[in-house]
Amino acid sequence: MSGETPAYHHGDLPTALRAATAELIAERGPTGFSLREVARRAGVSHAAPAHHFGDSRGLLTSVATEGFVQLNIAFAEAVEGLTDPVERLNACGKAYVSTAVNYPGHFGVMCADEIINNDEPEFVEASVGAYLHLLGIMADIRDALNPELDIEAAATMTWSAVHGLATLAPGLDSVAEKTDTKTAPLHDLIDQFTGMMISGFAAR
Amino acid sequence: MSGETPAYHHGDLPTALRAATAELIAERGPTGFSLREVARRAGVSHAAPAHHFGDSRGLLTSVATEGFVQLNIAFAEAVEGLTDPVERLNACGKAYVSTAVNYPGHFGVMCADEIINNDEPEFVEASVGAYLHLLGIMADIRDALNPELDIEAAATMTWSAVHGLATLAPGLDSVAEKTDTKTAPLHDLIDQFTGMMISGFAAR
DNA sequence: TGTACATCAGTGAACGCGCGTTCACTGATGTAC
DNA sequence: TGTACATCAGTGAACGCGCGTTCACTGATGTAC
Repeated sequence: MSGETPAYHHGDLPTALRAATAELIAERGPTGFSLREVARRAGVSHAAPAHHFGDSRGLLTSVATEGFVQLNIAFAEAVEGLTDPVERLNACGKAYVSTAVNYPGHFGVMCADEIINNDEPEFVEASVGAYLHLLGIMADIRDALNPELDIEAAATMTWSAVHGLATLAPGLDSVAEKTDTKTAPLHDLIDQFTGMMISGFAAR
Repeated sequence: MSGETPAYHHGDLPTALRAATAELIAERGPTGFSLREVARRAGVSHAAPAHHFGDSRGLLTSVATEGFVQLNIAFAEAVEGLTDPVERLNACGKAYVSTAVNYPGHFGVMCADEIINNDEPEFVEASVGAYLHLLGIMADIRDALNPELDIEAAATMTWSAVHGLATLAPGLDSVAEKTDTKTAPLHDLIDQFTGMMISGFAAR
């Protein structure tokens, strides 16, 4: 009656496969991904994924897209109720890093252009959407603080900076050990970071 | 008499293998790497690399190490003759991005902890050396501008920011196309970037 | 409510392939005397 | 200078393996009447 015996039909296999993929990549990096291992983890025959994603690039692209969708959700939640553009930028910076930390498997694949179909419409929509969100905030900052702000440059810099932080975050402790230094909590770094970016944008 | 017929002994196979590896990874990313393809490109039997690097992780680690060595050289050249710590930080930021852009294959592997032996002594020495170089500059900046500067945090932020810029640099144009925006030249971005970081460090 | 049939989701066997690693080998180089 | 021998660098055949993809299939679900 309950879910004791596994049903022939899975229920929501696409979701399960994306989850297994993200988990696998989080563990072993993109290099460690294989379609068969993903199927194994999802408890399903290795031919099953083809029914939903075509080939392995299709599955990876779907995971990358899900990552960007998740990022957009995180952005939306982060800015909710905030009117001050500076606060909104700060909140989005944190949301970005949090998303990267919470979804390391997705994050590892979102910018891996060699292994996904980065011209697939859904992927383009989600990834461009995230960028445009940031650009919108920058435009508000320009209007509020400094009419001469180059918002594309500012967006690129902010994205890069936060992306770097998100990328290196997992390794920070290991470097700290080797050099006998202590690392500040990630949250504080982001605060300082966006603080500096913003005074930089305002100053010009 | 000249190098018409390929000699049985290569001359400097380790170097040739590292070069082939970097080229391959630059083309196809870490996912596209294979020992046999590297041997093929170096014009050598696929069993040859084992004599010099043991296994494929050994080769990749060697490439990553070479990348950090190259980075240290670039740092040293960049700061040559510069006494002002602010100028030195700026120069190193540019050197970092330049190295990433000039050695994309090396760069793609330097932080890929899952596929290299990141506790190999030579690798540790080179990578930690680069970090300590940055930390040294930060200490100078602290002494010159702001005695309360948290140099570890500052170094982490700077490294992250520049790393993000270096990582995303190749993709910037593609995003710009999709969103119909123009991108500022990379060099200008770095200038604005380090400028902001430094005023941020000085301000506190 | 019941039956027939189409559609959909997952199976498991089969394929061919490129891979990393091993191993006995051979060709070239360097060194001892 | 010449010879013997050790060492080193690269070969090519062989191995077993996990992979992605394909294909005819079967089990489950949904729908028309």
